[in-house]
Amino acid sequence: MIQEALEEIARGTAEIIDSERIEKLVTKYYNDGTTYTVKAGFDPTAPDLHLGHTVLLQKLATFQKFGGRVQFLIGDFTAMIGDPTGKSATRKVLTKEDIIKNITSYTQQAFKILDESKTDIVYNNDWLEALGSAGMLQLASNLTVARMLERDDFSKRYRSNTPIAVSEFMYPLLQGYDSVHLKSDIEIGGTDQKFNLLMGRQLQKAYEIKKQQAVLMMPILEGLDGVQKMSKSLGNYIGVIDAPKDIYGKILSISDELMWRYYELLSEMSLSDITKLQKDVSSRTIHPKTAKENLAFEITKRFYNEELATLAKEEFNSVFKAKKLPTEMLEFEMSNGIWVCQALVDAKLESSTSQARRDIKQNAVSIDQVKISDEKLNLETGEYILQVGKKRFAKIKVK
RNA sequence: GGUGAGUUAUUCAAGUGGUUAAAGAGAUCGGAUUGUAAAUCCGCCGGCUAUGCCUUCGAAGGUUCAAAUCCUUCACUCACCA
Repeated sequence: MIQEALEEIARGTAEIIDSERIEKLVTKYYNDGTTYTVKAGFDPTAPDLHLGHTVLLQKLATFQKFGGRVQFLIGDFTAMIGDPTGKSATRKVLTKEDIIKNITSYTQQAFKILDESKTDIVYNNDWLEALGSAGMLQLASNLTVARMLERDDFSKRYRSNTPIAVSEFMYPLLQGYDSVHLKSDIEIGGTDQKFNLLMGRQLQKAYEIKKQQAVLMMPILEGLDGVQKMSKSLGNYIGVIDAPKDIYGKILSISDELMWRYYELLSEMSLSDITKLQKDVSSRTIHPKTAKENLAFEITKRFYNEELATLAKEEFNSVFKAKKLPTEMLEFEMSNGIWVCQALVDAKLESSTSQARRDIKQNAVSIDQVKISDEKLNLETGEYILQVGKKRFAKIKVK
């Protein structure tokens, strides 16, 4: 039983520091029901969760199954300072209202995965503000500049002559101090957080709170391109609140190689079943596409339900396999005699009329599923289905 | 504070007075092929009812028939010195 729990906990992790401690905590829970705390920090600047975040959330949920109490830490203090990495000085510092709004939407999404009753939401502003300048300086004395420059992304940026703001040096310290204040037993984060996570251990020791958190790191989930990490700004993400058909479709569009990665990090299928599936695919017993469809279905189902996932699957097959029209698309009204290119822009299918012209030339635009070639076409009264490429559709009514 | 180098389109990066909307590469997008996969090949890749016109090369001025390219000021970045 305990063994099983530990295996589940270790699944998919990139690195665990002090796994003996995790073992002890879990064992204690099974022996006398004592719970322990698992901390994870979240930045309130990005209210849209994507699958990259869920890797972490799923791991937290696993801990919750085995006696962990999650400290869902909102980094509102650091958010209010503003991100020093952004070169644009104009970057908006978040107001209290913004943060509250973001958090509400954030937690709503997070509780699709986490058990709300075993989660404590905490805000680091509560104790970091009280720390004051003196406390801050004392904190800063725990670390040398040389040590700080050891951090991978700092040294990389330093070498490549990218600016590093001094305040950025404070981030790991503040994050570490959070662990001191919360007396966390375990902290989890992405591998890119290693330095910060270890800082928590170091500071807990320095502040003598009589425990040192175990650290569990999850790999960074690659985005749809399979190379860079999943992030909103790179546009290679699958959002938790994406429509079912988008989640389904986006997963099917990943490469086969990446599919296994997603299976490992996102699926709830047991590791041995995944290995078996992998074998079946390579021996051609199972078509890779089937494997991918199952994954897409499972994940869509997790964020919605079986019914909607089934619909998404059917929709996908009808649109892309049978080349039928999607059941739902945005509708727009236009006035009589509108120029096609303008109509495409107004229907948000194209960014500019120039782009629309180019796409028409490239044979990418269809009206009612018939490719058009005349870029000067004007539309008479009636209803049309405009399509650009394979994925973009809109219905327009010309009056 | 001093000295030097730099800031080009979505990103990296050429271009040092005129055939420059600006080489090359990547990303995105589209076409072919497929399993809407990957790989590959090809095209497009500032805007405008458009064989032309307009706006872009950190910002603002200036020199010139002509400026991304020269000059001045400002902003930002980096390096070395202090």
